[in-house]
Amino acid sequence: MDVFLETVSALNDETRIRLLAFLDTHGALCVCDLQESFGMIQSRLSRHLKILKDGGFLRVDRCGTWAYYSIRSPLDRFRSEALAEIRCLGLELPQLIKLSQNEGCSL
Amino acid sequence: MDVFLETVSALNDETRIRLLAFLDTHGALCVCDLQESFGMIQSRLSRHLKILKDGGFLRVDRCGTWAYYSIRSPLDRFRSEALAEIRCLGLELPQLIKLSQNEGCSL
DNA sequence: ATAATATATCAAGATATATTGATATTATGA
DNA sequence: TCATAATATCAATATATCTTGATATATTAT
Repeated sequence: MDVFLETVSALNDETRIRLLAFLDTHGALCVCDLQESFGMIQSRLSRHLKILKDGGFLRVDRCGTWAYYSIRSPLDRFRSEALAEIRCLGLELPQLIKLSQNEGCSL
Repeated sequence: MDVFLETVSALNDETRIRLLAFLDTHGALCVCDLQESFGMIQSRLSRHLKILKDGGFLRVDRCGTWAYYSIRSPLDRFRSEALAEIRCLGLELPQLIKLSQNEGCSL
């Protein structure tokens, strides 16, 4: 029950749905790129990304000080069905603004 | 987005998950039976059932003063995958206590 | 070592959701 | 009609979640 509720409540926020859609489109991104693209302060994004990670939707790859978040793969049936629903929403998402250009980290 | 969020937030509550599992097991039940079985006051149940109905999970059949709630059929992919997850939780549910015995209404 | 950058976490206030008790509505039966 | 029963809705309070700004930690560059 607790795990299911953690998964569901991760989906229960518009910002997090947009983040999932954005990462689904653009692949792995660091917090600072998301911060720039979404125009949100860093603490807000960091919190939402943690909730999505704990909900089983995202993975994190650390590379120096950077934390790259991406859709976890494979997703189980429920989570991938949720992602499919999100794809069908046809959300208008912000332009990707990429500040980080780490040569050292290829993701 | 709004419809998806309404669906997700309907799932985002332990009481509603238990109600879905209970109705999934026992079929159509009226509010007073759920009230008796769950030991909850009527206004609380009525509110949760409305949220589940608005979220697309339940249908209501009225019969005199009784309102019979049941799992809507067919459910779309996301909602039926959610229900499948709920079935897999193996929740311990209360005993069904059936007060109503309407001969006039066969559901 | 110091400074700058990226990220995570915490505390406080703002917003949303849940619970309760009271009231309103509708249907049934005496 | 009047009383009773089933359900829905509302107002007030309690609880949970979100947002912000500040602070802490860790890495890289000078």
